[in-house]
Amino acid sequence: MLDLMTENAGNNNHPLREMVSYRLARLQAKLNAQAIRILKQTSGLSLTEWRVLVMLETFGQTTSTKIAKEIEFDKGQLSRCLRRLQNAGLVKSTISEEDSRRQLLEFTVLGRETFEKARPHMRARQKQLLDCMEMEEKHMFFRSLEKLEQVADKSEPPNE
Amino acid sequence: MLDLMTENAGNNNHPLREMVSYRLARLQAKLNAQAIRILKQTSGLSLTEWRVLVMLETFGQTTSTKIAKEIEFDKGQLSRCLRRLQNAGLVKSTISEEDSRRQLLEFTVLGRETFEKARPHMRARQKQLLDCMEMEEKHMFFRSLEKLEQVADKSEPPNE
DNA sequence: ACAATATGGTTGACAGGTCAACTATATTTT
DNA sequence: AAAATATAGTTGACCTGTCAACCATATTGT
Repeated sequence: MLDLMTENAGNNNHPLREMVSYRLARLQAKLNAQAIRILKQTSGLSLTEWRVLVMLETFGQTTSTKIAKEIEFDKGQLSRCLRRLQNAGLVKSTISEEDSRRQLLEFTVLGRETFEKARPHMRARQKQLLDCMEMEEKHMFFRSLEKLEQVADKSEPPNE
Repeated sequence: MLDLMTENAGNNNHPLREMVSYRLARLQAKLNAQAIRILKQTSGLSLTEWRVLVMLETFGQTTSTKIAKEIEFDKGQLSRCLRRLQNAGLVKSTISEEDSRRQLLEFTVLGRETFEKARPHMRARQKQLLDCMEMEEKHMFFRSLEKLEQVADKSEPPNE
């Protein structure tokens, strides 16, 4: 019950502990490490690659820019990631006939297989994470994330 | 109420959207960018440097290893960060008399001044973030973070 | 049709994080 | 006291994320 604030030593109640940004950073680092490990063991994919493939799975044939917008990824990073995926033979691209700047991306057979190898493990992990919370709690948690993200988006925008 | 899942376009309900890890990553990136901007404008500090100084402020004279443990920082990164802080004249270190491996760290006058320049702005930002939630909500949010962190710590530890 | 502008994507530079090897000093074991 | 082990901190390698410059193609305005 009280375990939030009752650790006695200087061990667990330093000021950063209550800072949103810091807490998120730490949690996120741990979750990432976990995901990276699972992906490595099951499919050899990196976390970025995985996320890109999830998008590919969702949208079917799509383009780099579309993905970048959707998941708010840096397009440079994405470009490199896609090249790796193509070199590994997991994704293939064909130049669009309507607009020759665009590259239409899709899974190769190998890509799909690799994706499916990782997927159940990633699902299980996701479930395990969320299972630590009640429905109600989960809902509130995501709502809080939503709110925080809005505040972050709004306040002091880079240039105006 | 329903705003979690009812966004209609393909714009806002892709599958990653519900994934804890991804959501945290994105939120965290935004919060970091915000903090980095504020620090740059007010004090020229980096986020890492800021966090180290917060620790210094909290513990008074302390050592690198203590800080590293406290905030779960990589000691290598910390070493470099401390060197930058020392080069900039914000922190000074003296070798411990009891154990000559240890370097006791503390603020210089300039360091303290720089820290105090950033502090009110960082406080204000923190307040602004938390003000988007009710007390109850805040409490639950941190509880959820706590829980998730526990799950992340426990499950599938790196080596055993 | 031509110039200006917008868009899709690539590339280079750089800060930050993570890991592992390494040096130097302390501590423990025998 | 010597050998083995642990701890404090430094350094190098590598990888990811972010930013800005850049090229090529499309689109728009005149």
